[in-house]
Amino acid sequence: MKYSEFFIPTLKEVPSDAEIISHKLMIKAGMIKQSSAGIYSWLPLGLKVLKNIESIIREEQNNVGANEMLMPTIQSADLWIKSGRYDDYGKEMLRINDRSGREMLYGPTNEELITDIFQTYVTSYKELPKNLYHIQWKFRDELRPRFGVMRGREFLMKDNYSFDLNEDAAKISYNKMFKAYIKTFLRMGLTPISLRADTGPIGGNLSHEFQILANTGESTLYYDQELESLDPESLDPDKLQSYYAAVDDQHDPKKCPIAKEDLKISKGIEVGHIFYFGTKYSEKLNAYVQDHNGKQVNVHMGSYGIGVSRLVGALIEANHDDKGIKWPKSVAPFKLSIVNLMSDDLNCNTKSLEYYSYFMKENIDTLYDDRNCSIGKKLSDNDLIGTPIQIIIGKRDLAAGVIEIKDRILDKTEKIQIDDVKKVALKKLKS
RNA sequence: CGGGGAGUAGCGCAGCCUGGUAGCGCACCUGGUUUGGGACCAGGGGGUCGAAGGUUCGAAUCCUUUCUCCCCGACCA
Repeated sequence: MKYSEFFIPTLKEVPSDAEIISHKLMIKAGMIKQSSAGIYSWLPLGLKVLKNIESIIREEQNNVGANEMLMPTIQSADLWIKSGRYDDYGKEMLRINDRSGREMLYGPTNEELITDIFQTYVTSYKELPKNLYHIQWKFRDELRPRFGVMRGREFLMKDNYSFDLNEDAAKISYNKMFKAYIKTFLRMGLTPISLRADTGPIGGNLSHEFQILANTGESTLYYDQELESLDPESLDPDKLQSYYAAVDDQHDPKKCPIAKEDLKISKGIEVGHIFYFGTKYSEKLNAYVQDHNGKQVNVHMGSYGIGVSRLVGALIEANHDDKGIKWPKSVAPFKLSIVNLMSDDLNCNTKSLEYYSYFMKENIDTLYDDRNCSIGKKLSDNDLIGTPIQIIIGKRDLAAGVIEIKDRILDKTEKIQIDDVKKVALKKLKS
């Protein structure tokens, strides 16, 4: 993509609305525009990141046999009345009447709908286990939306629902998902910490929340330091779940089972939550199958959420400096910037275009900064929008036979002999 | 929902106390000069001051009502 053809309205000054760093940077980098409290438009650059995050999540979900589908944002109140949640959900649920006065709602979650879909089609234990998910916008009319997309009223969420014959089978499904979650966050360059979460009144139920480490996070985490260096190839959910990890109000230094030197304290942001809740919804919404003996049994369900739009903010909280965003390569909107410092110089143009077409052919999502503006603006814009690898082409360097390559994440630049530029850049991009 | 704060040009702000018909920086447009870290000079365009009502000869400014947004708290992906 040529910068001159792309819509990235970067700002020098940020609207006074924004308070936390990720929100400021998202506005500054032209990723989002607020529409009303807790509701945002996603501009092209922001959308690219959102899509990159989505596709990592999608790949890891599909890898463990989850089925992607898409349910509507607007739901009829009927199923919610059946499940009893139409009253329970309170003011957080956005209620709407259609033209004939029927009660509708903008879905805050999808247990009711999915259970209804399941019970329509599945009648035998032979079809289990099943795991269905979708990535869809939700709406929760929060008491107080804040922190930009980290706590919006409208937000994009990946939610799955697992269906199993009994509790043991459901726990296998649960652990599969657990593992997929850890892998997903690791691929985004994040450090996930899983914590056993409170599940409320129904005993025997299981729930974990997933936080990622970020200095500016909302919660304070106490955890075994081994959780910081997980090997995705040898992930064992049971072992992982046995490590110590707690948020500050659950952490009691006297009862902490691990040695002080192994205990780490850090700030975290919650980006995912998984639950096993047994037959809670399958009973109310008549989701049952026939077992081996021909007996009707309610299916055991779990639900699994990842805050996709929240992750965009969380990733920035975890990866930035005073110049802007430092995207991990896996989610970066552009992997490579070619910064042409002198857009009316023939040599600079020729070289820039050569690299641009080369890296596009190599399937590298490349931003070619061909704008006719000052050097300072180009360099600072590319730093702000956080392209991890930048090739900086200037008249002076070209005359000296070199080109500069910047690693935005390490914040290091080096001068490379012109003949080596493609090779070096490719190597950095793949590392 | 309780407590605090803010709405004046696209963005950041001043003006309000003490009423006299709106200003600065950035951005934008034109011309020129520049070019290795958000350029410089000259010229220029853009605002019914969140909305409604009231007081007054006259309201951004005073009074009333209302809407919106932000921050702190309780709740959450």
